[in-house]
Amino acid sequence: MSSSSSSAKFCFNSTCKNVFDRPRKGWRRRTGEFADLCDRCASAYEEGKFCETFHMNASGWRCCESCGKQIHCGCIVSFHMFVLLDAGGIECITCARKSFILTPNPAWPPPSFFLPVLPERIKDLSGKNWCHIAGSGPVPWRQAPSMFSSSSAHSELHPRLPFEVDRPSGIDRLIGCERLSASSLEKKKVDDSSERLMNGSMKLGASEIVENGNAGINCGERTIPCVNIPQKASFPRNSTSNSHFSLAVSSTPINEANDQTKVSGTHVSRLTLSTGIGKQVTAHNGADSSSETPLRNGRPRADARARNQLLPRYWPRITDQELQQISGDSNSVITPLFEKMLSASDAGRIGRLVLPKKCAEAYFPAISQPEGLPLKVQDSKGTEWMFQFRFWPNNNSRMYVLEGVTPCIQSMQLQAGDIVTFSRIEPEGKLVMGFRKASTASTSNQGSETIVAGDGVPMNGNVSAKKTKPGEVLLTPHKLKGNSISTGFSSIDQANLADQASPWSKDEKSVSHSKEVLGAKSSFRSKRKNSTLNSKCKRLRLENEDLVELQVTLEQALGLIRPAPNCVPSVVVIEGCEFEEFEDAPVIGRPTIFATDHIGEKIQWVQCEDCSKWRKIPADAFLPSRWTCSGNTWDPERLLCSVAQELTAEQLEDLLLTNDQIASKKIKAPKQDLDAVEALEGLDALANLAIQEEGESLTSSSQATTKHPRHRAGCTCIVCIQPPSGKGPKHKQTCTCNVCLTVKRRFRTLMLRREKKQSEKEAETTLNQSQQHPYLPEKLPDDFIQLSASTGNGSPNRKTVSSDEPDDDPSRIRSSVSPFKGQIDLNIQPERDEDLSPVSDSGGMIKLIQDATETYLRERLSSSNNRSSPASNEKQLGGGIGQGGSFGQGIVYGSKDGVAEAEHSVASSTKPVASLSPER
DNA sequence: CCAACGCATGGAT
DNA sequence: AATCCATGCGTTG
Repeated sequence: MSSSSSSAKFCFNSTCKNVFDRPRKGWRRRTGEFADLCDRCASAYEEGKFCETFHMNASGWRCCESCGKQIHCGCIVSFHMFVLLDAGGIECITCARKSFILTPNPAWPPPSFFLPVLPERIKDLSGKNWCHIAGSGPVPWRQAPSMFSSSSAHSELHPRLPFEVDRPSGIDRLIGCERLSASSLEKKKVDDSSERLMNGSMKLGASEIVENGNAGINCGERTIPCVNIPQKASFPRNSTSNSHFSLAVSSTPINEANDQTKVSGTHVSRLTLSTGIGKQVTAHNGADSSSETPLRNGRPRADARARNQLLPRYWPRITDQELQQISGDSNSVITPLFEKMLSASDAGRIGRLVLPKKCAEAYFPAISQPEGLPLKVQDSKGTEWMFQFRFWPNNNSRMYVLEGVTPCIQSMQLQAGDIVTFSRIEPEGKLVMGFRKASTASTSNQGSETIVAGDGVPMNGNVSAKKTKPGEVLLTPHKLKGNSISTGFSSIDQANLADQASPWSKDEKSVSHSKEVLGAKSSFRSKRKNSTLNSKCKRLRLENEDLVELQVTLEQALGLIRPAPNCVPSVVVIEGCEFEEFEDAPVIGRPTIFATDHIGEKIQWVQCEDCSKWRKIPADAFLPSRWTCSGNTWDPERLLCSVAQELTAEQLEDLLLTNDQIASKKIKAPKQDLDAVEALEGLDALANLAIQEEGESLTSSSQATTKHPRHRAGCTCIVCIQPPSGKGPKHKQTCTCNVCLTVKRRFRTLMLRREKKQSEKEAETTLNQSQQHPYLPEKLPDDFIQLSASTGNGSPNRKTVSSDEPDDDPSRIRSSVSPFKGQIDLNIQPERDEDLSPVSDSGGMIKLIQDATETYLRERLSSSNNRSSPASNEKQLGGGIGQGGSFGQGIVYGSKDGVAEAEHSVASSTKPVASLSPER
C-alpha cells in the first residue's frame, strides 16, 4: 500500500501537474496505490472539493436527490461521496448516511487490504478500461456497459464469476468487471443499485422508487436487471431477511421482484427489494437504524447478501449496531461481506479459520499458491491483524483458511458458536472483522441457528463444543459422564472421539473437562437440537442433554469478584492463581485487568460492554458488572464508544496474555475427577454470574496457541510475528510486569497480615496450637483457610472456617511440614474430610495451604531467624511466576485434578456463600 | 514428544 | 452426484 505513484514528483491530478516534494495521499487508485497529490489538490480532495475544483467542466455531475448538492459522479475521486439510488439518481454520502447504513459504490476501487500483494488479476488490469470508468463522465455502471465485452476472460480467471460479479467492490472485483460481459456489468449495476436501493426505498417507498428512478437518471441509464445468466436459484425462501427486502427497483418490475426464483441471479437478487418491504424500509428509515427492529436482519443492507451464491448461513447479518461499531464515527461506509459461525476448529488453538470457499474467492484476493497471502484485517476496535490467507488443495478444489487468527479470536473473546463477520470499509477498502457472540447472534440469526437459553446463556452447540482452556471452569447443568462431556459434538463424533480424552485431546492434552455444577435443576435444555447451530454442521449440534450450558474460566470467575468498596481482600495463591479473600461479601463487578501505565501508575483496563474497546481507569475504580464507555468518567475524551481505544493491538494482546498467564498456570492439570464437582452446588451463584457475564469476559477462554515450528528463521508471516497466544515470555524474578507486581504486592499483604495475626494468636495460644499441630509449628494464616467471606449464607454442606478458630481442626492441615527442615510432604492424604461435599475440595484448598505453607516456610528458612520480609516474599513469588507461574512448584500435590481444584477454589472464593474449608 | 502443517476423510448440503 | 467444509490424522520439524 505504498502511496507512491509512478510520477511521484508531479501531482497526480492531470489538470494540475504541480511539482511537489512531499506527495500527499489522495484517492486510491485502482492499483491500490494512492494518487499522490500536491498540497493544493490534496487539500481540495480532503475537503471533498476536488471535483468541484478540478472537474468542474467534466460531465457526470449529479445532484443529490436529498439535498441537491452537486456531486461529480464520474470519477474515482468522488465515488465514495455518493451512493446510487436504486430508484435512480444519487444521494450524497451525508444524506445517505442519515438514511441508512450504506454500502459503497460497488464498481469502484478496492480494498486496500488486498494491496500488499496484488492479485494477479489486478496486475493485468487494463488501465484503459478503468479510465472509462473512473474518468470523468457519467456514472459508469449506468453508462458504459458496452465497454465490458469479454466475459470469458474473466471467467477464466475466476471460475467463481457469479461472485465476482456479485460482489460490490474491490479492485479485484473491479478488474473482473472490466472483463465482464455487458450482462455481467448490468448485473453488477443491479447489484449496485440494490446495494443502495435502501436509500431510495427508504425515502421513496416502494412504489415511488420506480418512478423516482427516472427522476434522477435518464431512462436510458436505468439498469435492466440481467437475468439471462443461468444461475442457481439459491435465493432461499426461508430467508426472511432476504425476502423481505427483495424489491425490484430500478427497472425491474416490482412484481417480479418477489419471485425469488426469477431473481435468483446474483445481481438480480441484489437488485431487488420486495415491494412489501419498501414501506418497512421506509419506516425503518425513520427510526434509528440501530434499533433492533424485526427488520434488522432484513434491512436493505442485507441486499449485499443477495450475493446469493453464498449459502444463507454466510450472509452477513451484521446489525446496524455492529456496523456502527465498526465504522465508529468516521464517515466510512461498511460493506458487509459475509459472516461465519466459528466452528470448534475455527475457534480452537490451531488458529485456523476455515473460510467458506465462495466467500474467500469472492471477497478475498485471489491466490494461486497454497501459501496464499498475508491479509490485513481490522477488528471492530480498530486493531489491525495480519492473517495468512491461504488454501489447501482439497478434492480438486480448495479449502480456504485464514491462519493466525488465534490472537484475534482471543482478543475478541470468541468461541465456537460465535459469529465473525467480514466487512469492508470504504473508501479505505479495509477488511474489517466484526463479531457477534452466540448469545447475541441468535436474536437476529434465524439462519444462523444460534439459540440462546432463556437466561441468555448460549445454547449453542458450538459453545459447548468449545475447547476448554485449562483452568477454565465449566459449568454444566447436567452431570456429564466420562470425557464426552460437553463436547457439543454429535454422538457420532463423540463415538469417534471415544478413544480420546476429549475432542480436544489431540491438540490439547490437558483439557479440563466440564463439570457439573448446576445440577439437573438447570432449566437449560437443548432446545435447538436440530435447529442448527449450523444446520450444516452436525458436529456442532447438540445431540443430547449433555450440554455445557455455561462456561466460566477461572479467571473469569475471579474477575467477577471485587471486594466490597471498603474491603481490602487478602489474597492467597493456589498454583499461581490468586484468590482473593473477602472479609465481607465480595461484590460482583466488572472484570478488569490491572496494569501499570507508562508512568508507573497503577491502573485498570476495562472493556466496554458495548464496543469492546478497552478503557483505562484508575486502579481503585470499582465498576458495576455492566460497564460501557459512557461510564468512563475518568477520561472524558473516551466517553464514547466511537473513540478509539488507547491500546494498540500489540499492547492489548500483551495485556490479555498477561492476564491469561495467571489463569493458565494450572494448565497441566491431571485428569480430573469429575465427581469432584458434584457437590459444588454453591456454584450456582457463580453460574449465574457467568451467565450474566457470558460473552463479555472470556478473555482466557480460548487459549489458542499458534506456533509455526516450521516457519523458517526470519519468517515474517503473521504466525511468526504474532506471538502465540498464551505463550508470552516467561517472567523473570525481577519482572516488574503488572502480574508480577500484583502478585508480589498481594502476597506481601497476605504475609503481613498473616504475621500480624499469627503474632496475636501466638500470644494467646501458642502452646495449644503447637500441640494440635505438631507438624505445623506455625499456624497458617487465616487467610489461607478462610477463602470465602463468611457471610453466613454459605451452602449447607460447606463449612465455613472462621478465622478465629483456624486450629480447631488438627487434621485440616496435614502437610508434614517441618519448619525446621523445610521439608514438606504434601502427599499425605487428609485423614478426615470435613463435612464438605464428597468432592471434597481435595485439591484446591490443600494446595493452597500447601503452597502457602511451603512458601512461607521457605521464606522463613531463607531469612533465617528474621521474619519473612515482604521483599523476600516478593522474590520468591517472582521466581515462582518466572518458572511458569506455578507457585506450587516442587510440591507434590496430594491428589486430584488441578482444574477441579481450581474450580473448586474458584467456586469457593467466588461465592461468598460457599465457604470452603481445607479438608486436611 | 509435541506442536504444527497440510492433506484426507466423510457427513452434510 | 458433486461440492463443501469441519475435523481427523499422518507427517514434519
